This record gives sequence, structure tokens and C-alpha cells, in this order.
Amino acid sequence: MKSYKAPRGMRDVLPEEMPAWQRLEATAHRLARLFGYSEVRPPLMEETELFTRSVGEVTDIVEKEMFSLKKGKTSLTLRPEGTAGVVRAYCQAGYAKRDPLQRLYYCGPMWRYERPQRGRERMFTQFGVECIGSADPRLDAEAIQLACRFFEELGLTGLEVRLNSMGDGDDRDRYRDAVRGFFEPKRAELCELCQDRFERNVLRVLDCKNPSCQELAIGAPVVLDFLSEENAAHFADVQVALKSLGREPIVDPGIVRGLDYYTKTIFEIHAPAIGARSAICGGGRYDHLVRDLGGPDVPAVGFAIGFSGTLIMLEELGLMGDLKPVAPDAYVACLTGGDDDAALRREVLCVADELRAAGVSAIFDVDERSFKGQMKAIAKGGYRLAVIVGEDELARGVVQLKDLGAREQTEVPRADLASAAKGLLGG
RNA sequence: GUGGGUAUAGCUCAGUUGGUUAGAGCACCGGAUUGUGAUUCCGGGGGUCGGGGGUUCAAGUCCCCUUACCCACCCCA
Repeated sequence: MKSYKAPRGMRDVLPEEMPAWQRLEATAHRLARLFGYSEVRPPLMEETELFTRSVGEVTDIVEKEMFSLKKGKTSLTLRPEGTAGVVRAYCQAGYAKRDPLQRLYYCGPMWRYERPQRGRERMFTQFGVECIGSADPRLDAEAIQLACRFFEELGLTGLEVRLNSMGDGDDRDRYRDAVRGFFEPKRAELCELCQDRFERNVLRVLDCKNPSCQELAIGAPVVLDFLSEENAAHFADVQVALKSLGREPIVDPGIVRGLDYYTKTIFEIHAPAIGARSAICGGGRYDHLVRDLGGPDVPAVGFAIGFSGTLIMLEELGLMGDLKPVAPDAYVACLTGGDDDAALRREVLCVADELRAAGVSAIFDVDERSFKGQMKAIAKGGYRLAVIVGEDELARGVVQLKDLGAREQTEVPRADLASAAKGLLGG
């Protein structure tokens, strides 16, 4: 018989791991709402073209990482990132006319066809926010603050905010030309990869880790020198705003985001390195994306945080705590071995159902285990109450109700069980 | 996509230069006066050694292919 496995790079989140995931999700929802952001849930698939338009034709995501499927004439793609769908939803809902400033957030799965590695999966979860409708630098700072708060709420400290500005369209084009002009004479000396980068996205040459390329990059133009007065002022305002929030961003002209739509502010949040990567959050401003996707010309800023990297980091820093799945309140044990086990087995089902109806979560024994075995299982299971039903109790219309924490057991009439159980739990 | 490593019980791993019915710890199940949670002791179930092919009298062990995971690149959350 063939056995089946989850698709490559995709994994099950089992109940054992769920508390950790739910903690991240709860933190994301709570913080986003605290900052006035509203949840939005676009479809998990969009027209392929939406991504090629927004993310950019020559990005790795579009060139080789999209999960796409074709039905008839339409090509759909599982979202490789969240911004495109949110922006599309913003446009489609017509917010620009009725209520242009929207603070939106999402949390859910994304897909990219990449070679899996620790902290990098083909299906992964991101929490992201998008503030659409204003270019106010305070909103850039707000987004960064929100991201930092997320990590801090989870207990991560020593975070590093790296900040840069890409300028706006014109600035960026002039800068790119300058960098191209700078490397043109040295082109042959660049590493093989950078030769390719020179063609595809020359700014990435600045980011190369190859020592000889770094050597060649010394004296290269700095993007910040190319900013218009207005964009430089915006960048300065973002920094001032962050400092007034108590943040100490590091201006790093080397960070270059992989998606084409970014303008002006871009940032990454780094934590103590895990494996190959340390950036656990990336984001920035994208003032023209809404327009480029056919909407009104409104500016926006946002970020995305990956859950797997965050979880790995929490784990390695020992910040997971002792999270365990929550057990039901009560376990209804069945003492079989008498004359009418069938009646007993029906009885435990009914007892559990009565508890549930009263708001006490409960499960009943279905294993053919010894009573001692059941008691062991109950002890390990983390239940607070045990209800024990045997032949004798059934005949007398009572049950044994045991408070597992206090190790005290009392006999209660069936009719009083639910209220007695609630009393023990509530008290 | 490139380079390297790993794959033996549910989990963590032993397995000697190829040589009998493949082991341990933990976990699981049962028992130790027939209806009560710990510890201890005793016993038990469970693996076609990732999958496929090859070499050999003989393969968990050697060779090839394949799949998955891990690490480093690329890139990125």
C-alpha cells in the first residue's frame, strides 16, 4: 500500500504545535486591532497577471516561484505574498472614493515554489498590514512600530530595524543609472552571479556577499544622495517619528527589497541570526502600486512577517514557554466488566452530552482499557474533572465526580452533575 | 536552480572489516488482592532498516537511481 506524504515543502501543523501558532495569530489580531487595523481576507488565489504586474516581471517570485493553474482561459495563482490581493480588494471595494484611508491587515497562507529549507517552506504563513491612502511619514513609523511590538509581545528583544529609502520613480531610475554607470567599467571583474545581476537588477550587486564584489562596490553611489528634496525630507521625517517612538533605526543603504513595487521607505527587522537568515520582517512604502493595478493614485505602506521564522526564533531563544493543547474539562470514565456494559457505554455518552450542554467540555472513554489504565490516562491528559460511572452508580442513579487537582471524590446524583461540575470548575 | 549531508520502532539514536530470528532509551499497552492517578518491579505489542534496482553464497552495512528532510548558496517571510 502506498503511503502519502504532505507535498514537498508543506507540512501539517498538528494539535501539539497549535498553541504556539494560535499565540502568534492571537498576538497579530490583537495588535493589529490595537493599532486600528481591520482584517481583510482576499481569496487565496488571484489572476496570475495581478502578481506579475505588482511584484514585477523580472523578480524571482514571478519568474520561478509561482504555483499557477489554468482552467480554460484563466490562469490563477496561489498568492505568493499578501499585498497584491489586499490592494486589489481595496480598489474593487471602491474605498478610494468613500473612505480612502484604510488600515488593513491579513494573516494566512502564502505559496512559493522554492527549494525548502528550515524556515522556508513552499506553503508558509504571513501576518501583514497595509495602510493605504496616505503618504504621511508617521504611518511608515506606525507600521514599523507595529511590527516591532509584535515581536516584543512575543518576548523577542534585541531587534534591529534597518531602514533605507529607494526614493520615488525618478530618484530610483536616476540612481539605478548611476549604479549601472559605476559598475559598467568593472563589469568583467564581477562574480558570475553579479554579471547576471547587472543585467537583471543592478542594485543587487551592492548586496553581494562576495568579498571581491564588495571591494568593487566601494565608492558606489549611495541611494540617499539621489533623493529629491521632498523624498529626503520624507525619509528624515520617518526617522524622526521612529526616534520619538523610542526606536533607533539603523540606516542601511544596502538593503534592497526583492519586489518591484517599493518606493521611498523600505525596512527590515532583524533578530539574532537563525540559520541562513535573520530578517523576520520586511516591508516598505509602495506609493504607486494602487495606481499601477488600475486603482486611484494613492500611496501606501506595509509589511509582512513570516510565522515560521518567528516560531523558530522563539524556540531557539527558549521563549515558547510551556504551551500545551488545552484538554477538555472533564473525562467520563466507564467501568465495564459487569452484566450490562452496553447500558454503561450508552450512559457515559449521555453523561458527556449533558456536561457539554451545560458548557463543560467533556469526552468519554472509548478504549477497552483497564480502569487503572483509564486513571493513568486521565492523570496525563490534563483534565480537571473525572466522572466515573460503574454498574453500581448506574443502578443508583448517581456518578462519582472527582476533582483531579484536589484528588477529592464525591458522589453526586445524576441530576446534579452538571451544576456540581460547573461549581468545581468555576470555584 | 547549484553544491554538500542525512534517512533504522511513534520519538532520540546504536548496529563493529557485509555473516543467524535488527537493538537500547523514552513513549505506548498489560500485570503486581478482582473499582482509582506517583515511584518501582515484571511482562508485552510495534520496524518489508525511506522507496526501487544492482553486486554477492549472504546487504541495514557496498554501488546506482529516486523521494523526503537538513545545511550552505540563489532569493526571501
